[in-house]
Order: sequence, then C-alpha cells, then structure tokens
Amino acid sequence: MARSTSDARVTMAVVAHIAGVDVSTVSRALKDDPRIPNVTRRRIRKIVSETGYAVNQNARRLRTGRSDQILVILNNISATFFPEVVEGIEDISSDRGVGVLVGSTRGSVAREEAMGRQLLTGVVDGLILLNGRVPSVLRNMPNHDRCIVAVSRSVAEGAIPLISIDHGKAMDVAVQHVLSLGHRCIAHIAGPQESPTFRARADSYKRNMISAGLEPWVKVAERFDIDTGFLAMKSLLASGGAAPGSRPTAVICASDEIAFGAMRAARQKGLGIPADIAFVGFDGLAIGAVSEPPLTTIRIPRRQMGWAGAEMLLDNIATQTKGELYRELPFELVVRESCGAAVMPALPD
Amino acid sequence: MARSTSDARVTMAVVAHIAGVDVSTVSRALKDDPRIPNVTRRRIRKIVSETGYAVNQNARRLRTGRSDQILVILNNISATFFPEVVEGIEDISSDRGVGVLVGSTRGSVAREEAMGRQLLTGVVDGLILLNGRVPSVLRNMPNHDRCIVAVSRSVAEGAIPLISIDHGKAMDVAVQHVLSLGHRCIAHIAGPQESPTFRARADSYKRNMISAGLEPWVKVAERFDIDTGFLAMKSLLASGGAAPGSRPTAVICASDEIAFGAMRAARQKGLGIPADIAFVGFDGLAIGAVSEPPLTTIRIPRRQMGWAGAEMLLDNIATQTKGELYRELPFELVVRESCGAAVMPALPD
DNA sequence: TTGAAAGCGTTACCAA
DNA sequence: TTGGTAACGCTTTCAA
Repeated sequence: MARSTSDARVTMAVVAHIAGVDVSTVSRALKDDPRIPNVTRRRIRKIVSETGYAVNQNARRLRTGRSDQILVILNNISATFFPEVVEGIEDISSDRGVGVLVGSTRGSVAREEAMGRQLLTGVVDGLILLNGRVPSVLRNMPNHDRCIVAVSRSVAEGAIPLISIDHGKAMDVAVQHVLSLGHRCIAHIAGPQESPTFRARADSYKRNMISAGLEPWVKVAERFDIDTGFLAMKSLLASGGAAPGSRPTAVICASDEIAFGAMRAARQKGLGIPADIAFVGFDGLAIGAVSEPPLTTIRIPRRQMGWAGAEMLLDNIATQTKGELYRELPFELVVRESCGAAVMPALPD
Repeated sequence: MARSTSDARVTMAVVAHIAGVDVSTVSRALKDDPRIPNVTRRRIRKIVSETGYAVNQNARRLRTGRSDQILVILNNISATFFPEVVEGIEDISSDRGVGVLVGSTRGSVAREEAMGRQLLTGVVDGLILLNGRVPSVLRNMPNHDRCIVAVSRSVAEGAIPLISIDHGKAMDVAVQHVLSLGHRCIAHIAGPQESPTFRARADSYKRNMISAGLEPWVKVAERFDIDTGFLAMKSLLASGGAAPGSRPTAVICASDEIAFGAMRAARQKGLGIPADIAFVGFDGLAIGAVSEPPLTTIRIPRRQMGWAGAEMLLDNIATQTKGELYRELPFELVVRESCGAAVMPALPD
C-alpha cells in the first residue's frame, strides 16, 4: 500500500539507503547495467516506484555533458507548413528519449542568437534549422556541423547537412504540368528571394518558361502567407505584366498559402477557376483538398522531412561525426481541380 | 583582435583565472551583482566575450534547482488551432528567458506520462496543458497546481488554473446569429465529447435550440479536423435527421476545420453556400477569410491565450503560489459570407 | 569588494 | 557483483 508518501524530495541517496545499497548500485540498476542481478534490480525498482523517485536530469546532464534535448529553430511556427515538420521531428526524438524545444525567431536576430546560444550553454545537444540560417554565435564553434542539420531550407554558410526536396525539379514538374494543359501565359508568384528555396523555385520557373519559348512573369512576394498571396495577385492582375492589360491564364504559387490568397483575389475580380485562370500551389497542405476549387499542388513530405532530419541529427550527435551531407526526399504532383483535367502522369521519371 | 580562440572548453574557472579573480567574482559579475564595481565587471565581460565563454546551464540548474524551461503538452501540434497558442506562449517566455518545450501526445498515454515526468525530473519548471488532462504521474505531486496551467481546455481533475473563453456563451452568440437570419433547421457538428470544451459548445447549442422551441440536431465527430468534418457532413446529409429526408438550412461546426470539410461535402452534393445551406465555424483561422465562401466564425484569441497562460504560469512559478483560478478572454463573432448577410451586431453586450 | 569552500545529485572509475 | 569516491561547473554563504 506504499504510496508516493509526499516527502520533501527523494534523491538517489534516499533510494540507496532504503535498499541498503550504495548509490552507485542504484545508478547502475536504473540504467539496466548487466552487472546488477535481476533480484537487486527489481528490489530497487520497486523502491523507486514506491517513493516516486525520479532521476534529477540536471545532475545527470551536468555529469554526462549531454542534455538529450534538441532545438528546432524556425521563423514562425504558425506558418502552416512547419507544424507537421516539427511533429515529425518529435516522433523520432521522443522515441529516442530526446526532448524537443521549439524556437520561433519571428525575424528577430536577437532571438535567433539567443537560441543559438542554447547549444553553447549545454541546454541542447543539437539544432534543426528550418529557417536557413546558422546563428552567428555558432559560426566559429568547432565542429558545429556535427550537431546541426537543416531541413527544407538550405543554409548558405558552412557545410550543414540538409534534408530537402529538389525544389528546382519540383518546379519543373509544376510548369510542365501547366504547359501540358495548353497554358502559354503563366505567371509565378514567388516567395521571399533571400530564401534559397524560393529562389530555386523562381529560377526553375524562369528556366522552364524560357526553354518553352515563353516570357517569364514573376511577382515576388515578401512572405508566403495568405495575405501576401492575396495582395500579390491583386497587384499582378492590376499590372498586366509584359503585355499591358494582359493577364495570365495560369499562376504557379510558391506556397499553398499564397495560392489560397491569390485564388480569393482572382474570384473577387470575377474570374472563374480554372475556367478563366488556373492555379498551382506548393506544399500540399490538407486544406487544399477541400478548397474551392481543390488545389493542384506539389506535395512536400513534411512529416518525413522531420523524421529524416531528427534521425540524421541524433545519429550525428551519437557518433560525433557528420554522415550524409544531403538527403533528398521525393515530392509529388497532386492534381486537383484548380487547373482543370490532368493530361500527364503524376510523377515524371 | 582576440577571437574565440577555439580551445577545448571554457569554464568559469578559466575566465576567473584570466581575470585574476575568483570564480565567485565572475559569477557575481555576470549576474550584475551590485557589489561588483563597474571596472571589474567590464573587464570580466570582456574576457567572457573574447573567450566565447557561455555559462553551463546544466550546472546552474543543478545548483539553483530551476531549469527556466516550461513544457507545452498538446495532442497534435499540426491541428491548425494550436501553433498560434504556442507562439503566444513563446513570446512571453522568451522575453523572460524561459525556454519552451513542445510535446505532442498524439493520443498516447505513455507519451503523456513521459511528458509529465519532465516536471518531476527537473527538466521543466512548469506545464501548460492544451489537452485537458493532467498526466497521472503528477496527480499526487504536492502543489502541482502551482506549476501547471490549462489553456483553452479545462482540466477535470484538481483545481488547475485555466485560461479560456466562455465556450457556452460563444455558442450562444453563434446560434443566436443563425436564428436571427431566419434559420429554423439548424444542425451542429460537434467535436469529441470527452473534451469539456466541445461538450460545453454542444450543450449550449442544445439549450439555445430548445429555448427557441426548435429541435436540436447534433452530429458528434470523433475529431475536429477537415476529414472528420467532411465525413460528418456527408452522414448528416444522408441521414436526414429528425424528420427523415430533411436537411438543415444551417450548420454550426465545432471548429473551422470541421466547417471547411463540411462545406466541401455540401458543395459536392450540389448545395449552394449560403443560398441552400449556411455554415458557421469556431476558431477564426486565417484561411477562413479566403475560403469559398469566407467563413462566418467565432474568433478565439489564440495568441492572447498563449500570452495569458505563459504569464500566469511563470508568475505562479516565481511566487510559488496559485494566483487566479480562471481568466476569461473575449471572443468575437466574425460575420462573413457563409451565412449570408448579418442582421445583428457583431458582439452582444 | 573579494575569496574560500561547501555543496547541488548524478555518473563512472577504481578497488575490493 | 558491489562500494567508495572524485569529479561535473556552477551558486551562495560565510569570512576576510
């Protein structure tokens, strides 16, 4: 009937005392050291659960020099793209007994630096960067590339391992899809060009247009959320692009959120989708399956990216080495109604 | 020109040695102890930045017994409702130098328990519950209600402080709005009824219907995501409710995600929104502003809930007492086109 | 104003 | 198989 008889604070020494053994024995028993016989281990475990003892992680961390925590740095966890990546990271981490801290920089360099410092102070063993930047406090930390990985967005400085899709190839597929449907006046609402990801998409769009003998028509948005997409589309419709007064018959958006905003702007102008104007998104958010019309998009395996990122990071930390430098995950063209009927296979070879 | 000359590992003792003072002086200087004169403090700070020294947080935590970290427990961070709450929590926490861990239980009790244990092991100083349950390992921890707060969902066990809106009143507003537009056959797609939040909404819906002399028509969904909403609406349309073969002229959905799925199902049946059937959501997600049609909804101040929750928790931790037991935040009816024109003020007094 | 020293609760090495 | 014990790097009390 022994319950966690709420005393001040149970330490390992208390458990050892009750069990009539030394703390070192308790410590070993709790980490299933093979030298401790089963009888002893069971007896100790029983006392542990009766007393409600819990290992003081801060003492353990000080002693071992490891925290078993990692930090995910991103700009903005409320951007719909990220939570699923974070959840993927958590899936793997929690299986391995590793905690996940989340830090949203919100564009503040000060916050980014503060987060980077967490690695120096031993709060975390590693970093997963979703924002494409290594905090500058870490730039000249020796071997920092062994405890940092980048996911989705590559990092300019240094040689940080990266998990991503081939953004250029994904855009190839998007543009070719639209071309195959007969469109010739195809615009691109691009994301922030300081991001290599959005730059890669925009560059690939231009390449594809030019090799099809068509004029690229790019509207760069400063962010990649709904509002930005709405405004970008409005200005795109107002401007009339290369040939003044013309409007695109198809718009490839750098994110699904941009696409949702842009489709709204188009409808407000009385345009029918896809009858008057077709849309393609990027990301494959769940909401795209039920939008009006459902959105043709490039599905990015967000959860899988999280899995891969966490695996790679935890492996690198465990082995103290840098393994793969780049892991590419497959994307998928999801054909829905925002572009009309499909006339090509979902995935080129 | 001294740079962080990458030596093995700089400790406070090293800094003290270089400065020609004792570690205790360094420790004091770094926490701006008034006893340390400015000259000394500046000299020490200079050495700190030259050597790239960073305080070992694990040692500090062991010594002080505080971690300056909190943990947010939720079911599923990829449900669109939560990230903004988490971001609100982070806003406040990072200002106060507190780190935020995120734990998604994904419905697993084992994971929930593991997270609860983080409080016992000193990994975190407090918990913010977004899932309405206190991990059972904590139920008989003395004074656990001083380091746990619940946000958005109340907790059945014990007296955990709560930040929320008045879900019942919010539903009053939603139902009255729909009634005022002339609807009489109003259905409710409810969320999981083990959650007090969704139960409060469903109960309030029924109360309002009955006092209007109308028959409640509730379809309970097991979750509150898009797919669930889609399926619930399909089955609702198939069943025909009280009067077989009838269909509602308005549907109040327990979440915006449910509403998006449900609207899709309605459109698939060829119903016009709001001409044939009106919809109301709950949450006020950004996407609702650009859905087709834009969704009338109850906006819940998610970020503000996060702010309030973090403030309350950090205050309780600092003062070692339990302050307010309940803080109610205002909600807002956002009238858009999914119900047709508004005929009542946005907020009743 | 500064220094010395005693822990904080573990882990892991060395003996037994 | 077990025990004793020295760290881990910091904070803080007590003296000087």
